[in-house]
Amino acid sequence: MPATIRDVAQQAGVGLGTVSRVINGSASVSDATRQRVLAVIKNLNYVPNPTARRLSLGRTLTIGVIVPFFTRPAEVERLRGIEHTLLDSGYDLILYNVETPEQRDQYFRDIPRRERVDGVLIVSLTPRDGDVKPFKKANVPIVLVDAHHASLARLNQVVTDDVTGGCEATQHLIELGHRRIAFISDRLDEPFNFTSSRDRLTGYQQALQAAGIPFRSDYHLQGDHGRAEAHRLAAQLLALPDRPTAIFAASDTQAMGVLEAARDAGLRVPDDLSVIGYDDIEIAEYLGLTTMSQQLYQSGKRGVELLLAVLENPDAQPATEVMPAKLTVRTTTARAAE
Amino acid sequence: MPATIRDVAQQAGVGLGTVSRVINGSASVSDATRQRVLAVIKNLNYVPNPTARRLSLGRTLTIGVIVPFFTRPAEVERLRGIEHTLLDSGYDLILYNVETPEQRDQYFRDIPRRERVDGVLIVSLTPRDGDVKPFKKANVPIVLVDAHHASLARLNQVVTDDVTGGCEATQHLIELGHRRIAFISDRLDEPFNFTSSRDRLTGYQQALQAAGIPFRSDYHLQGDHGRAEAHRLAAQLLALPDRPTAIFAASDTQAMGVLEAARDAGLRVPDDLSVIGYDDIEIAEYLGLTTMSQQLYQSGKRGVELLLAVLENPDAQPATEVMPAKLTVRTTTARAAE
DNA sequence: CTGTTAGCGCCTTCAT
DNA sequence: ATGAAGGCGCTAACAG
Repeated sequence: MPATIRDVAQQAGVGLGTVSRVINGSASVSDATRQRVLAVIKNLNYVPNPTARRLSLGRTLTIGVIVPFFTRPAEVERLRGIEHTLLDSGYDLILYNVETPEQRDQYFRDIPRRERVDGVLIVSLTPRDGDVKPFKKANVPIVLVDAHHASLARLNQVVTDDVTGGCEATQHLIELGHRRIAFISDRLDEPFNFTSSRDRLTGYQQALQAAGIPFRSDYHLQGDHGRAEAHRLAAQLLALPDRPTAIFAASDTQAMGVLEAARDAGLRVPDDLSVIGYDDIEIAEYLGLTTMSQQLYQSGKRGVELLLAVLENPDAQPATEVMPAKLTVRTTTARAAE
Repeated sequence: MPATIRDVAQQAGVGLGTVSRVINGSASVSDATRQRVLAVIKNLNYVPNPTARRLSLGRTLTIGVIVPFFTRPAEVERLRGIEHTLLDSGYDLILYNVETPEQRDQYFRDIPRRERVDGVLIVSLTPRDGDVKPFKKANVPIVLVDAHHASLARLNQVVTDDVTGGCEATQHLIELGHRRIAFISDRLDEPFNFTSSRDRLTGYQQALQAAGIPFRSDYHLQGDHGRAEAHRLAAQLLALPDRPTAIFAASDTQAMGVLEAARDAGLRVPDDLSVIGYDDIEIAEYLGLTTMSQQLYQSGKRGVELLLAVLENPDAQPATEVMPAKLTVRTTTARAAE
């Protein structure tokens, strides 16, 4: 059996209140007794029981992270930022991995009423108004990472400007002389309401328009996220009579599918086809993939910092922090062939 | 404020004990009162406070996972198996990510004395005898996943037979007619005491010996884990006067570095050089990499199952479960050129 | 079958 | 400055 606060009190010849006080560095304890208590604590190898502390404090000292597909490289990197930042905060982290819309809904429904976490980080998932309310009501603060929530209920959020990012990616291709530029994305109506594909599409369209290039709907293909599906879609694009000379993929994973399709079609990249991705996941460098770098680690880190700040000071103003994306040119984009 | 068990008892006109009994499905409660209590529970949207339960039960209802570099693809996949399996077990999961030996030691030291978890899954890390003792003493069961512990303190473990795997990978190359087969691995003396590289080396040597091919120490290079380092090592091998015609990399990540080096050297894979990896991470398929498939997801799943079993029945016999590796031939290996 | 009571280990007034 | 006491919400043992 591990030592309890009572054991310490007894051995030190003080009341348990005093021990509690030295543990929490609080209030005033005479230096003499403090030393004595500290000595006994060390001697007994005493560590306060977290469960008891939590119950007494009425706080769980844990934060939850709701994240879809935590195995995807981009999410993993965000998680790493979260984990690192939380490390010496005294908070535990509990991970809620979402792989289906039902699961998301269940977490949104259950977590607030469970008294399991003091606050929640929602990653890459856009809650609807109805989702937010239970958290508000249970007084569980939320911070959004890589997601934005437009409603009245203002939320702390770390957003990435996907519109601008999509625009810059497209501009890069335009500046290289491309005019026939296609865009491959997730389904715009996928059940998770991911906004990144939509926003990047908007940026893509803005860039085209600014360059006076009309948007062609047959140049925008959507499908389930993933390499294989993107491969299929790209093959479709490349079979077009006037096939695009450049393809912008909404993620690096999908860009990989595009590269495969190009290979299948006997097209050289970047000579015959330019390809640009999005995210700058680790493998992108290996592939020499031109892409939009996101500050994934940093976004997780900032999210935690915001959440910890809210936990400290519950009625601070909600903040929205924008993480910029940066063009990283490698070897899959080049001037359009005459 | 959320409803407490007392509120339920009052509204249902019963004692606390009765409510507790229906919650835990335990003992005997008359069907009438059970229905009544259930109704009030639903009506009040009551959920038992987990912290209070934990304190009362003297169990944390959470399990910890100690894992090095949880961002590496193979570990992520193991984690996925763990997370899935734990989902409806009623246990929470808390993740301890290890990135330095000091951190590992700290976790090994602190976790047992913290009363934070009921059991621990140690992934890909081989604890020393001194590490195991504190867990034993604190009565916190351990299950090893992808690691083995040879000492007297017999542990539950899910091991992968890396010796056999390394042997089969090498045999594959030998059967393709290769004689000059090199092996690139992690440093054998890296601080985490990972055993996989060592075991795969043993398998490699066994296969060579069985085929009557002498082991050449200049054909075994070791370096930090990672693509870049493997790239460097492979370049070194390929610069040898009698360069190998096949390279076995101790992981897919490292195999990627080998592929890069081959490209740099103007060698075609598999015509001029065969390459085989290990793990079968997701990207391997994309690369067409021949590799040894590990049942990563499954290993995590089995680990959790073992741990839950121990938690149920603390004095069950420790079990060792072996996960086989399977050769997956793709397009980076071929018959040795004449 | 069910109400009551005594903890689980800690924090926090409230006196002193 | 410090000891004593009450309470956090729940479970389990004990009477009925």
